[in-house]
Amino acid sequence: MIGMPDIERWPTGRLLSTAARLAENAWDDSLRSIGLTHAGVIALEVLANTGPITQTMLAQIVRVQAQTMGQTLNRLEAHHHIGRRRSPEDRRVQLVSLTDAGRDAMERALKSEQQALSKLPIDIDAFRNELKVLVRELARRQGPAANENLSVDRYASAGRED
Amino acid sequence: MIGMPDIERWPTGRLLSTAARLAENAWDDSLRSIGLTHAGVIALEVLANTGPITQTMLAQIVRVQAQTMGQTLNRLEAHHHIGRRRSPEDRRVQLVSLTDAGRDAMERALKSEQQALSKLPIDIDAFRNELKVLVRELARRQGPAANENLSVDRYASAGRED
DNA sequence: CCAATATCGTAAGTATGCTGACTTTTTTTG
DNA sequence: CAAAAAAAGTCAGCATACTTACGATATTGG
Repeated sequence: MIGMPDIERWPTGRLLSTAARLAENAWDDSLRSIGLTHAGVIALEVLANTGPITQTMLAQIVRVQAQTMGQTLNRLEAHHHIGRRRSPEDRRVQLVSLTDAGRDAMERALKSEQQALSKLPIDIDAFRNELKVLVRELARRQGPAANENLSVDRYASAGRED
Repeated sequence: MIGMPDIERWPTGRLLSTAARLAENAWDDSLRSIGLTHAGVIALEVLANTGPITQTMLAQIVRVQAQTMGQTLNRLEAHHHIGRRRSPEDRRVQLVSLTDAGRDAMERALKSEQQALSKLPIDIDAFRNELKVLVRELARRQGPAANENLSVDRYASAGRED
């Protein structure tokens, strides 16, 4: 019974896909006790850095389609991790904001992620660098997205009275 | 409009998830003209290396659940890229085999993947090494899977030629 | 001013993955 | 041998993501 599957010869696409899926599974396992999923954590984390923001903006920052973000937000809202309210200035818009419970859950999630990663026998910094290059390059080709730091200007000032 | 989103501070889980998703999107774009998806290519590629094999085995090798593999195979079968037949020896089993059209499509898919990857400004070998470590480690934790080379013994006798 | 146009969000349908429950068939065991 | 356990696949339901299409609400331009 030979030891290893022939991972050496896997195409790189299969390697990347499999790595991401296994990592997401492990991540979701540890998140389950907090009541979150990986998609939710990412949305909350962006929200914590931007303040209240529209769904469309949030989707562009996370680089998913607006519809996908809508579903993720539906679940986060059902768990009271976020709130939505119509903008008085533009009634097409829903401003999404983090609740206290959401901020709490997010912080626990990020903490547990770091713990999990620190146990992996890889050079995290080098690995992150390669991923960053890959994301930047692939994102560039699919058309640039919103800026995570600035894109909030237009909406964030309007509604910070919760 | 400042240049880059704050990718430096992304949690590693978000980096890996996003990289994989963007890569899969790009991959699927190039696969669309061949009539395949990334999941289909992976299944076909394994099938080409093992010869006829059961769905359960295939799922273990690819490291997805048997149900997931079943769906992928449904689509591949609908496009005549694979064939299924009941084993006469064990009627629970469906032996999955590559059709000529499937082998053809797979070869074109692998070729186009290599071309796409060669254009990326990263050190593919180093990157692959980190992914391999990650896959092996995460796979080990979730319980070892089938061996891609050997697990075929019992079923492959019908169509083995590599 | 009102009709095009653009923007924000939602809905429907599909693909990929997961879990849990089920049927059919084989194997094990009392 | 019959009952129980195990194994292979499928079905149903959910989560994440994509595409295409649509409704509601601005904005713009004739």
